[in-house]
Amino acid sequence: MPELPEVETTRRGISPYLIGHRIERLVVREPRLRWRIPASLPRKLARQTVRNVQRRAKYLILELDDGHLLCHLGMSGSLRIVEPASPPRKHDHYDIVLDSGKALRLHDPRRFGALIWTANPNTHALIKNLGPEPWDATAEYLHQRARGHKQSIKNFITDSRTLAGVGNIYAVEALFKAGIHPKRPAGRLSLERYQALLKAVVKVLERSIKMGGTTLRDFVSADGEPGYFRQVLSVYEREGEPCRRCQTPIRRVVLTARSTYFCPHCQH
DNA sequence: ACACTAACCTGCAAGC
DNA sequence: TGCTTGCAGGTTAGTG
Repeated sequence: MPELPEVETTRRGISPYLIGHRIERLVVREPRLRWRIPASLPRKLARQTVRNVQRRAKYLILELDDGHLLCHLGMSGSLRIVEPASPPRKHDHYDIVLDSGKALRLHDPRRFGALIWTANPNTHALIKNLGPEPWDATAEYLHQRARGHKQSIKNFITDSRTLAGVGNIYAVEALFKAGIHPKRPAGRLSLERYQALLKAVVKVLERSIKMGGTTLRDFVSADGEPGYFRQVLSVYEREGEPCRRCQTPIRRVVLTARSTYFCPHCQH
């Protein structure tokens, strides 16, 4: 599921229900996620107040009185605010029950999500090697870092060590917007083209956040609503359909086992 | 250091 | 109807 805009949409949706509220208890129904939720976690979280809810790449970071909680949604996860008494569905992994009488509930059929407590997220293995958020990156940084890299520009910008939070949909959409062929070697793009690309990445992400993210199959925000960015996708999942700019049929290729869409006329 | 792959899971749609 | 296959938003551990 979720790329940066979907995680940000979730963050904005859940924040008001969490910040300043105390965790009454953590209820774990199905501990198996990417990493098993430790049996000690409910005890750790009980009676802690959530001080802030931040996002880094695709991780939600709940700042607690003592330490931080890293929440990842994996491929199929969604976090919703529910009544704790509402009957859980299949694949509802945990509830964080709050003093307000509401609960934060993770639904994640594919179990690629994660819930991890850490004293310091900045030094945590999952966080410390992440590249800059797209808003904080510069074209000079990308251009410099790409020097000598033969890998495709698409793989380069979806590498979280290069840029945080750019997944398959938005990489492909941004490359279309910037007129760059996804297979072009990253080291063979000018600084000017990196400027256009970074601008496109930021614009695509911002526009998607405004629309509540992209719902392909099952993403919903904290209040259960889907995102509407899918309706304005330029190339993603549009193989064979006419390019919105030049009418040429959109093509699909597979790069490192990921579907990659582009317009053969508009992108070079 | 880099670049690619296989793997972790379930669900759903398409094809036979 | 039912079986099989392929594919899906992410990330990592392992290989060469």
